[in-house]
Amino acid sequence: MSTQATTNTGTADTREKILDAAELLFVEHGFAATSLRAIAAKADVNLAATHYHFGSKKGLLAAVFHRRIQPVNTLRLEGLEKLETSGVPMTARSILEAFFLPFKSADIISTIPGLVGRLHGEPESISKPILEEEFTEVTERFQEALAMVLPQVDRAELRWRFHFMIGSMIQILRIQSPLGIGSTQESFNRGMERLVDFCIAGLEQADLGKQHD
Amino acid sequence: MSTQATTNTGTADTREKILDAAELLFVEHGFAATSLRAIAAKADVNLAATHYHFGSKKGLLAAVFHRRIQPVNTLRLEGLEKLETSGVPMTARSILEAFFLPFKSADIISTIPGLVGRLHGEPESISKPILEEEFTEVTERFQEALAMVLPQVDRAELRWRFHFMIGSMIQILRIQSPLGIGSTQESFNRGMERLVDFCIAGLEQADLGKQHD
DNA sequence: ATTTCATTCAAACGACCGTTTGAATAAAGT
DNA sequence: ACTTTATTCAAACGGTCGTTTGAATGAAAT
Repeated sequence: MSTQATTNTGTADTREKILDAAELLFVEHGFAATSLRAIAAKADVNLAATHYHFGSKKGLLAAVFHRRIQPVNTLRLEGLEKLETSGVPMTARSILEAFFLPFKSADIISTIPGLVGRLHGEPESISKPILEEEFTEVTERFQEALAMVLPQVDRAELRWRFHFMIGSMIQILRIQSPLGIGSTQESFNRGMERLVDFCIAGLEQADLGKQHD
Repeated sequence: MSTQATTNTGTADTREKILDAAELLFVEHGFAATSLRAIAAKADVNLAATHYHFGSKKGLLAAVFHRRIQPVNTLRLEGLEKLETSGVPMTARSILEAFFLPFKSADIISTIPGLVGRLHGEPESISKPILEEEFTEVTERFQEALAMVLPQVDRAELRWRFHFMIGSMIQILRIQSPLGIGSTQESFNRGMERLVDFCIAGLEQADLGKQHD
């Protein structure tokens, strides 16, 4: 019922406790509907600690997101690097697997999908700076790799299709997000594989049965 | 600077003025970050009018959304009905066009994309009741129609792919949303056509080049 | 032992929130 | 003319918000 925490002197890491609590609450209720007081209470730390460690509420969100997405992006870029230097020719499938499969690894799966899905749904004033900071490099690198294996698709067209792919990804991350209700690790992995298949088809587009205009 | 409006007696329709103002602010800032005071100020009506006409903030959001999406859903169902009774065999393309093209008609295009995109990004406690109310029927009818023309895709698989399709749609609606910056009516329409092509490919999945496990 | 510096703490700051109230006002019905 | 009903209004209700302050506390450095 009360707001304050029992004196908290160096037990575990205050920073990490705040990040853990904020992560769960942001995913569940969104940024605007989550108060720093609720975060501090859940983390069992003093309210002022949130500003001391993160400067502001937006700063906290950025830190929450960066902690989780940075390892994923590293895995993505490492995977792509490996593809490019291995000698075996790249395919749309191998590129997409390098892009999506890092979501499957690590034991953090429970929060990442919801976190990514949630951030994309936030107003631009909140999401845009973070999304640009975290995703610009990865997006450009993978879009270029896809352009290599899909020479028949011009760049403007590829950019559209890449957007559709990201949208499909966000949707599946959002739906499979609350790990523990109906979604298991296996159902999540299955969804990721379906996602890869769907996007390959959409990116390549067999161009059968079209009758434009 | 002040909150109140110059006496407002029966000028135009108060209800509509509130809906118009709320729509713009919800799209721009999201539900939680938009205050009823800001809505009342923008609509130039008294604060209490929002509760008088809509009962609560959530009720207002539901009304805002219903006003825009109901005509779209009507066009969708009419289009599907016409396909089913016309005699000419349905295709994935004709079904998807009946589903997506209503976004292109009407002169309300400016707000609808952002509205749909925004609502999907809101926390479940806000979005779920509205999305279920507005989309359950349309989703089921179109999913069944697709099942007819894609007999080779089993129903569980089709449900996955339908989700991916919705995700692609949301993404393009979100990106093309602030009509007037870089997005024109033509670029929006072009995006819609690309969306249809992408989703047809994903739904049908030529099944070429797969090497699953 | 004393200074230094990072961290935690309770308390408060001013602002804004959704909602309610009850009187004032207008329009319609009789 | 009077009553009824629907709408608008200013003002306030009790709470919650992000952020700031300045003292207390602890460990490390000298």
